Amino acid sequence: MVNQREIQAEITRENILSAAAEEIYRVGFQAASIAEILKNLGISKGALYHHFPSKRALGYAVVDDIFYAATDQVWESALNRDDPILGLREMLEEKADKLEGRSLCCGCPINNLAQEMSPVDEGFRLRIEKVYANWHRRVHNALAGAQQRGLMRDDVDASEVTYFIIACMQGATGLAKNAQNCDIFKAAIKGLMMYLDDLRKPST
Amino acid sequence: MVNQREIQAEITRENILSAAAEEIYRVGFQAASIAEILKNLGISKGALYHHFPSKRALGYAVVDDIFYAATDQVWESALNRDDPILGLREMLEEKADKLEGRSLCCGCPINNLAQEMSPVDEGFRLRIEKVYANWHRRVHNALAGAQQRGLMRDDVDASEVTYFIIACMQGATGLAKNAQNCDIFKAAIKGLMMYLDDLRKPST
DNA sequence: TTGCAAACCGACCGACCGGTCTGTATACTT
DNA sequence: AAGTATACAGACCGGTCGGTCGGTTTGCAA
Repeated sequence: MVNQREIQAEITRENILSAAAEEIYRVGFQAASIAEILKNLGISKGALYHHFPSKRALGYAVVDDIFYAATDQVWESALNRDDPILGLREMLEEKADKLEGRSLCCGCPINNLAQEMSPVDEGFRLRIEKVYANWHRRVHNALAGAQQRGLMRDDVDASEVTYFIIACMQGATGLAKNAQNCDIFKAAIKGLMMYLDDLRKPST
Repeated sequence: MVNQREIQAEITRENILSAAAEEIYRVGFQAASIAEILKNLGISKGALYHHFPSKRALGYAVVDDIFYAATDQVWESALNRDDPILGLREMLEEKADKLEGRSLCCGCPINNLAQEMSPVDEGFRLRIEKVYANWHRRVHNALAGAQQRGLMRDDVDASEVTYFIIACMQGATGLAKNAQNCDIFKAAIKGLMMYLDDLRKPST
């Protein structure tokens, strides 16, 4: 990464990755067309296969380099609050308002890929599992911290609560995506809100 | 449906439908191969295209005739109880125990198809929406009945609760599918159990 | 300045895709 | 018994797929 040439090559690689991520997000991995990606980028097939040995390897790199990083940031600000439960609540409300266009009708990239590829390709499954593990770890840490600080009931398992929250989010996003109607998301998420409120009250 | 020939034709049609449903469940619609379906059935391409004008029409028929009917029955016994909330609880526990093999690693057929096809093909989306609408209607009716009978808090909207329950189920199934670990399902579903219990207590 | 390898181009490949079409066997009508 | 339409068989079609490979450009080291 010192030469002008290596820098340009890296830019090309990143362009391919983001174009591939886009295409995979739109139509899924199996239906994603190499030719379509190349057409959108205006580069040749040789360029792509210079950077990636196969379509599968490209897909793996998209998960590792794009999707992992993307999901790594979304919840950051919500969880870094003094009260992470309140942070989650506000994030959900904001998300419900902003759910439109692509994020509404295409849903969550990592969920899409998980549903499509995890039964079919172990490599994908393991990489997606890493993304989920990281996601779970972040939320779990925040909730465990909240428990320690007395902001959350301690008669519940923070790890299980985390799985539950993630599942609700994914499920609600999926329902709204199919209905192409963000009101469905709002309706489903109200239950999660109620649950979160219930987590706040001490169990005494 | 009176002739021997028409009866045989109907059998063939149903065989094609179930084989197609199987293949679609395994790898998704777009990746489902007509040739693979034919190979599994041991029939010719002419037979398939005699009964269905196109792959897409076959997919539509699978949703209408197979998936709709399948989801139509699963929740039936749980909701027909005197106390549907209790019925849901027990169904969830049973489901958590029986989640293995195909239903674990392939998840929910209708959710898979929804995530894959609803952004890509409006015909699929509308048909899947019908399945969800039917599902929602059944649960909603049961919960509204429970509210009338005083078995459930009436300060919550039964329709929204229904969306929430469905979303949780789908999300938990999806998480477990990716992890190929039914413990994840159990962990996530505990939150839903707690929520259901919370629905039982009157809000006074 | 020259040699060279990295970066990229694009024609080409075989495999497989969904779909068509002609042929045929036969249950049913008349 | 003859005729016919239905149900199915399977060779074949154009197109697209992921992937390959020889050729060309070009930044850079020697």
